[in-house]
Amino acid sequence: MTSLVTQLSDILGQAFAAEGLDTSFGRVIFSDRPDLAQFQCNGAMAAAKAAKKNPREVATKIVEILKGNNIFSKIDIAGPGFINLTLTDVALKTYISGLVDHPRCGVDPTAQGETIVLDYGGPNVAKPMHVGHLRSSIIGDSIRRILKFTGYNAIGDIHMGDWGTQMGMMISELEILHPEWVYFDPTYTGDYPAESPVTMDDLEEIYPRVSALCKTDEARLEQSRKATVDLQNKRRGYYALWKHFVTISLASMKRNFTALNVHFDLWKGETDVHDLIAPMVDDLKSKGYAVESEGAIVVHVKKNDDTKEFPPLILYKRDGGVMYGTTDLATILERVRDYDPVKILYIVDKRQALHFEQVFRGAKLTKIARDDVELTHLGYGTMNGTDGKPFKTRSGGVLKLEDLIAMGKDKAIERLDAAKVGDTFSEDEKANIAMKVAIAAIKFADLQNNFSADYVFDLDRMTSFEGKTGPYLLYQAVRIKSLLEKAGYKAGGDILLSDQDRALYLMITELPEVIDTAVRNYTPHVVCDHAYKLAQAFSSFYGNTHILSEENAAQKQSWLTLSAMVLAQLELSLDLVGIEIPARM
RNA sequence: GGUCCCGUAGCUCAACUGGAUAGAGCACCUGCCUUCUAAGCAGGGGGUUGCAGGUUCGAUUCCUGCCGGGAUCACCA
Repeated sequence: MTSLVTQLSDILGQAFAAEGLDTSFGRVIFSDRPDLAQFQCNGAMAAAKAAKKNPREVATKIVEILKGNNIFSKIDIAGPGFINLTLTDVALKTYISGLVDHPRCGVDPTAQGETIVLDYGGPNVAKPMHVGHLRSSIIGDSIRRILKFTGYNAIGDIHMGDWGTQMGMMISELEILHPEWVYFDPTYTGDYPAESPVTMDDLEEIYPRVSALCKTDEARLEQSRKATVDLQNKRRGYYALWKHFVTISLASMKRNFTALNVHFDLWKGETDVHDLIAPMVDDLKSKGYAVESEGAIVVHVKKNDDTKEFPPLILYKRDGGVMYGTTDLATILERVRDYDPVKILYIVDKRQALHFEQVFRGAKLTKIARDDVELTHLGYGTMNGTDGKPFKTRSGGVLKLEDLIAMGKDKAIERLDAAKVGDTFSEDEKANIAMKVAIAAIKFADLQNNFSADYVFDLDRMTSFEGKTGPYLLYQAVRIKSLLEKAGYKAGGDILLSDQDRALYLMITELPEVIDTAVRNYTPHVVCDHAYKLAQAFSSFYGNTHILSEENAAQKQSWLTLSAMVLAQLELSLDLVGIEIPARM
């Protein structure tokens, strides 16, 4: 179904056209001044400027045309030329009635199955997932959900960091600690053990230690680089050891992402494109794109009109190793070849903006990606602590993701116990509710902000569960479920509009535009914002209107229908940001 | 130093891409649980949108210059 403001925009657009003005001036939006009108059109002022006319005169002419349309109960001109519109209840009711059973809450798909690849998550093999992975994962997953709902073939790819220097650090360290291991015997030709000689805990201990060491010890770093190159050349023992790293890391990642309700369609990593790199670079060399520079093989991506320094994209380092720019370029090659996407979106820390600019330029320059393939880096802000500096735990370390989730869950259980709502629930259900509350709190705290700005990560605020939080939204949704259940609600009956519920009905009609904005700008926070406003408006209505004791049966049924519609929108909106609602709480 | 981003209530953030009276939450104050879940609701105080200019009927939004903060500037990811 066509959204309400689209219908109104069409009507206004025709009125502008009748005056010889562009139909786009007819764009109608929800009113900024609900006290004056339900909708407004600001086009008369812009049209007047373009046509060098008086804005109020233009508005007057438009209004004259609109007067012939009986869906408006009130049309007037305010200020310099705002056209304020209010619908008759009959017209509003007609639209709302079509919304009641609509499976998508009135939002039609706008895409036709075009493929979009989303690159988010990016956990590293052999390193624990920490809160730094949170933003990429939940923002990326939400954008994927929104795009998919809009009709795109949205493919989420986790793009694991499984092939970089950190692998060389780990392997070389194990070789120093355990030179006798069969993995390090170059003459060994048999099979390697099926069981990993190290655990995730071992890896978690080794990485930060060696990483720090390599920063000060040039020789040790050299050793790591060497091991990295050997691994990338698939030295048998190294490769077997690396396989173990991947296996044990995957188990840990899957635990975290399942808990977070973050989904990936592809579990690929840097390794998956390794075999594409050599042929790709050879090809680029033969075409003259890739050239030798200071011992490295690079693509010069500086453009003539650049005023600033623009470093080249390095494909092969002096030591023959590849860099993440190389794998990112090869990954574009692979994605174009396998999926032919119209867009590839990268949800990665904004500090990597220059890197992506280099890679994107390289991809376009070398025709690895056609000009019409949109390559976009959706760079999110740094996660800071309440002191404004990059987030650290009280002891100065990184907070592991699973610890964060566990903290949220404990807090939620505390809350359930305090409110005594969970007393009659089974332990399983309580744990399930606590988990959903914790994830809702974590996700909503992040996703309600525009992701491009830096984000202050405040554990205390996040787990307070009061005010504008995920748990508030769950609470409102669950209250509606409970209400409908108590009422034994069954769909049907007429929609009755009244002064106490009209605003809520109007808010329900906003969803298509909300989602459209979210899709156009890749901004899940507008969906969060709408869900919150809707929940708040419902809560206000709920507080002022006692539904179950309403004696007028038709009115009661109408309010229940309204409640059901609000619930459906909350469920949809929250699903689009990856938040699940429990049956009760 | 070059380039880019940011600066909105005490704090954390919005503001439909140039619109009307800049909105929420937290914190603070006042009410509301013998009627549908108080993780709630109703109300109150709190703003020269960093500063100074400019464009415009109209600027938090666009332009210029300052001030303050951050990021980044080829062999790490």
